[in-house]
Amino acid sequence: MRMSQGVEWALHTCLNLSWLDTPVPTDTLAAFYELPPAYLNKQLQALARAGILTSTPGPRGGFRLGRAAEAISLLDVVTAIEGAEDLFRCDQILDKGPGQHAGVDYRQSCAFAQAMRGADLAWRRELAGRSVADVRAEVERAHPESPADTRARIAELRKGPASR
Amino acid sequence: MRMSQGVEWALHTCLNLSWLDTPVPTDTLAAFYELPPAYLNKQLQALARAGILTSTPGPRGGFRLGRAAEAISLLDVVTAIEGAEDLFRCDQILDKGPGQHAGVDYRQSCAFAQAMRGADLAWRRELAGRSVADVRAEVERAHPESPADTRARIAELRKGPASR
DNA sequence: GTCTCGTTACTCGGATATCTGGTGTCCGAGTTTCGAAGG
DNA sequence: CCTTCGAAACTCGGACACCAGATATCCGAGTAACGAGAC
Repeated sequence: MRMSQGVEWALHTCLNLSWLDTPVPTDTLAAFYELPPAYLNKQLQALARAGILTSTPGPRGGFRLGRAAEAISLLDVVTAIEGAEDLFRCDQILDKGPGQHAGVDYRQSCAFAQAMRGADLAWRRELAGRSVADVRAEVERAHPESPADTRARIAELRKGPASR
Repeated sequence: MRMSQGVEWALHTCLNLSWLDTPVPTDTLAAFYELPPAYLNKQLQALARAGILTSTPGPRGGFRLGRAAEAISLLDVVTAIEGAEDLFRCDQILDKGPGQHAGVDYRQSCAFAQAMRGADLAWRRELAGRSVADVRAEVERAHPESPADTRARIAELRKGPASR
């Protein structure tokens, strides 16, 4: 049940993009963390479909943040990558058990499903309460050099790394 | 990232067993919800390894609750089936980014990992706060006939169903 | 009638196939850029 | 010098292989129950 690693890639990439103002191509973003470019591109496409990123084709194109970092919650990113389905899936096996089942939706009435849904909502509430901007603020407080370092590294990777 | 359906099977099976006092074999428990017997057995083995169930071999054997229903939380069941790993996995891709990484454990220091861990804990706290006994009480209030129905159905399935 | 013992049947438990979804890769469609040619 | 046009290079986007984990199954090890036989 572990989460796709694409979530980690997406979160850090969004943070990096929040320090930049120009579009950055997939290859550059992938080289930043030595990730497989084509697969990262797949994840970024999902973010773009969710409106978190905006993509521009052609030379000098790439991805940039689709809206302010304050308006991007961790839940938005998780949902974009993993989908909006609940963690617990209720296949309504009670249908096969004893008792009457006249059109009952056990996803709503089953006590287990309700409890699991409650835990699910608690998880989502936590994720919705933290934005990429919040995390950015924490990072900048702990490591003030991060924005400049990131911008420098991106610029270096853009024009072809000399150390290769 | 959806949860294994074995969790749903395990929860309902634990509830049913809480209404019984004698061991019930896998085949009977599987027939109750028309589940694949061998695969359900695999899940029950996991519960037994976690101490939630106790298994007794031989004739008149089977599975019974390993401890009181009040002492079995939903988190216990989920952990037994899905494992104790966090929902969010941090592969520490920051190691490949700019800056110094002298033996830093990003699972602890990365702001994203911290936030995700917080949401994870909120989820687990909710699950740990509900026991199988709590759910049993809700079910008995809404459907007082459930315990008797379950016992009757189990007894019927035990000695070979006549309706087959 | 009671005890002993062997057989039997039943149960769990782990080792073994199959299949869906996550992982990884590739090539084509579209667009911007740049430069050259013409006015 | 300015405008126009065309070719080229770059980027995203979705379609195509590959692999791990979940799903599903089977058979053997071990054990309790039961019945027959002896005392």
